[in-house]
Amino acid sequence: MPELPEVEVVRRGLEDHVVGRHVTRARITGVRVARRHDAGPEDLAARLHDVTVTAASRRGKYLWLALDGEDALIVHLGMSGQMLVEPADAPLEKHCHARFDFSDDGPQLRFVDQRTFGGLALSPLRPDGIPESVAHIAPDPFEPAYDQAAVVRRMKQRDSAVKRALLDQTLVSGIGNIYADEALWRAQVHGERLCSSLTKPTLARILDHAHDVMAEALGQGGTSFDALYVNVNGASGYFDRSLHAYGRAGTQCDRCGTIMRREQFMNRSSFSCPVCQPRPRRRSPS
DNA sequence: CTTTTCTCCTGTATGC
DNA sequence: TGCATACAGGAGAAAA
Repeated sequence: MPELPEVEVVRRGLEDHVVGRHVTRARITGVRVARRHDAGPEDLAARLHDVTVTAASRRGKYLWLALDGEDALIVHLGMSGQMLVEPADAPLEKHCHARFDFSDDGPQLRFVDQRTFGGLALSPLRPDGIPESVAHIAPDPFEPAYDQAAVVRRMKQRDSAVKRALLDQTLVSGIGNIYADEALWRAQVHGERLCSSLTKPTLARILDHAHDVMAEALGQGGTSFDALYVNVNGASGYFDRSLHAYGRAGTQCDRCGTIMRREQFMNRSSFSCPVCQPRPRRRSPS
């Protein structure tokens, strides 16, 4: 499930294999892949004809290819999206929804997505280099624009659960269910604790851990549990061998040995240690 | 306005 | 064996 480190691995692959090349033809074949492109799939394909890719950029889980005009091709991988660079005669994947051909007759770029939560869209690039359709997303912890003190201040005034805040991409971007659980385990905080009940240093520590765990995952090529996530060459990451919380229900906590638990939160699974991360006391009825 | 819930999708695993 | 069900979850629309 691509979160920031996995998307960054894909961005680097695109930087190496696609930037500088000239698109001669784009085929949009999936019925849902262009649903966030307001003008529709035909318009998207037409406007991707005869353009040069000048950069591959990212904010949080959003990825985009800057084109030589004033637009960027926004790529979101959703749950299962892949950007694959492959020979044009490679067998077509079952869930391939878009294909790009280049003037150098080199390998094709393909967008493959089994669960179709991902998608492609064109959006104007703003002067600050961020596409309009990504402007509502907050900077991620690896950007110069990231202001952790400001994020801590905004979190401190929220009465919602801290895990919910970590997953809110308009507060800080790039963190998904896996790295949220890892950061909370490292910080020894239960995800249902209210932001407002935590001290600013604790909130800062959680964000520091989120940064660190994503940096470590990136160093290992990202996290993957199955064949759904691969980089542009088709290789998977290995960080899942280093997870302490996510998916660890029923196994011993790496810190204290207690059996890890799984709980439902926000209609998703959350993994934590009952001893290191005690549940908050129930909110007093008001 | 802010915050929370619902919904989109398909392959894999599990249970009867 | 076959069918039904649960599960995975990012993000935006809809609801509260």
